[in-house]
Amino acid sequence: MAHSQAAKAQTHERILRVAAERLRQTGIDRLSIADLMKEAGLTVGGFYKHFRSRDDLVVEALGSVLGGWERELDESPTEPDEHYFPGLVERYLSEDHRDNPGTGCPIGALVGDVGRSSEPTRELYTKQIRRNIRLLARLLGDSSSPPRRQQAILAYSAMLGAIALSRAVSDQPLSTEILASVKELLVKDASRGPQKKTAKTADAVLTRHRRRATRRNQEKT
Amino acid sequence: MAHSQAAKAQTHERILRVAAERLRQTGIDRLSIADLMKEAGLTVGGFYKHFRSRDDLVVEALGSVLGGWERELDESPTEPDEHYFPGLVERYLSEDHRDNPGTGCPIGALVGDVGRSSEPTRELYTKQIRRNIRLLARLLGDSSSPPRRQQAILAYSAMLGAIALSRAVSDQPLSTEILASVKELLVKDASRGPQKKTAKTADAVLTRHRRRATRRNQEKT
DNA sequence: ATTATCTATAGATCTATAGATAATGC
DNA sequence: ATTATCTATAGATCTATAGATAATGC
Repeated sequence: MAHSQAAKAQTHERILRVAAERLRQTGIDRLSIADLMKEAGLTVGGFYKHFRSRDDLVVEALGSVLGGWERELDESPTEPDEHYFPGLVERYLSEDHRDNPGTGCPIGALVGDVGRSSEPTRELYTKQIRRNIRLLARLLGDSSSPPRRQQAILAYSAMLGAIALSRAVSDQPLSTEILASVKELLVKDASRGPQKKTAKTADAVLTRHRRRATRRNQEKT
Repeated sequence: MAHSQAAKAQTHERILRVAAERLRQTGIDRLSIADLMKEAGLTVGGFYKHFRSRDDLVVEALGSVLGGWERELDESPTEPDEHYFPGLVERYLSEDHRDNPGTGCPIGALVGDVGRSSEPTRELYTKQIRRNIRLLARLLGDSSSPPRRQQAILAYSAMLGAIALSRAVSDQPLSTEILASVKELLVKDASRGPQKKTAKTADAVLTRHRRRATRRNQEKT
């Protein structure tokens, strides 16, 4: 039964991956170690040779999934880029993202839980939230009043609130309306800068990013 | 030991009140019936003469706290009122609200949990969310493009996202910056209509509402 | 007699550990 | 010999119920 060290490392990663998905689906409190291990193809006993405690697992799993998103963001433009922003918003506030929290943004899925979590978890989230605000501020480009950073915080808050609302609401049309409204206003606002842009141009940009987002999703699967 | 029927009704209310506070503090999953009853000055056994199940309690407790907020909103202006909005936002995104989820907005505290909850709970929340969007749209007054309702959805999303972020983040300055940024942009945006308003007027409204909130809190204790 | 609450406990579930088993790796 | 995983289980905790107790209310 005992596999090699290499196999153990793979097992470790598999547990983390399953945990990260389950955490985003069920919330931090409802993850059970027996269920987790079963889904990873193992039994309870093995768990504690991989993690000192359940809390340790939660921190490590969230850290690893945040790390993945971080690496992805590092590929994003380092210069102000108004083209990137609409695609990001469109992807974030898509029905696809709403319906698949397990593979979606870990901050959107668990920001409420983290508010009641241990210090290590909150610190992980704080770091990533700060990073995301900076990224958005960078993307927002030319606006100077209101300051980019302030606008980034508003946009980020609205995105998180909208995805949470859209998941809580049991009425599909309302859920979709929430996503569409925030999407439209955020994108419009961002393109209201010095160089004016027609709705047509914005749509073209949007579509391009939609395609890009779809491609990315397909790569994942 | 058996008290009167009137006493039972009081006990019922007490259990609900404690539950509603604990739910907002700990999240839906972490409420234990033994703890709840102890805090209400009772023991576990009595619980099931008041509620058929834990789930029933959760629905009833959230329903009662949402109902309270609903009655309060019914006192709010039925006509477009730009004076009311800044006070509302200021109160919602205050450090006081951030630090006291137990007595704060049940949607802000639990919107994430509700996304993973049973249908009855989600329906309760859906009704109240719809109501709040309508209220905000009413308050936003004169803007016609973008449509008031769309703006209301953006503002509401941003408020919920900002309060959740401010509670998740372990760094005080960042937490306060998030609240202040969203507050300022939402209020500025709303007063960008025809009649311009000085900061002074907004402050006056705010103070009035703060007093009202304080009085209400004192009544509760 | 009815019933509001209490004590006690059944049964489920969850975290964590102990000891067994079987493959790795010196 | 070491160790990755398994089986089994201790101990805690949680929901829900059964039966006892003592006050209400016809």
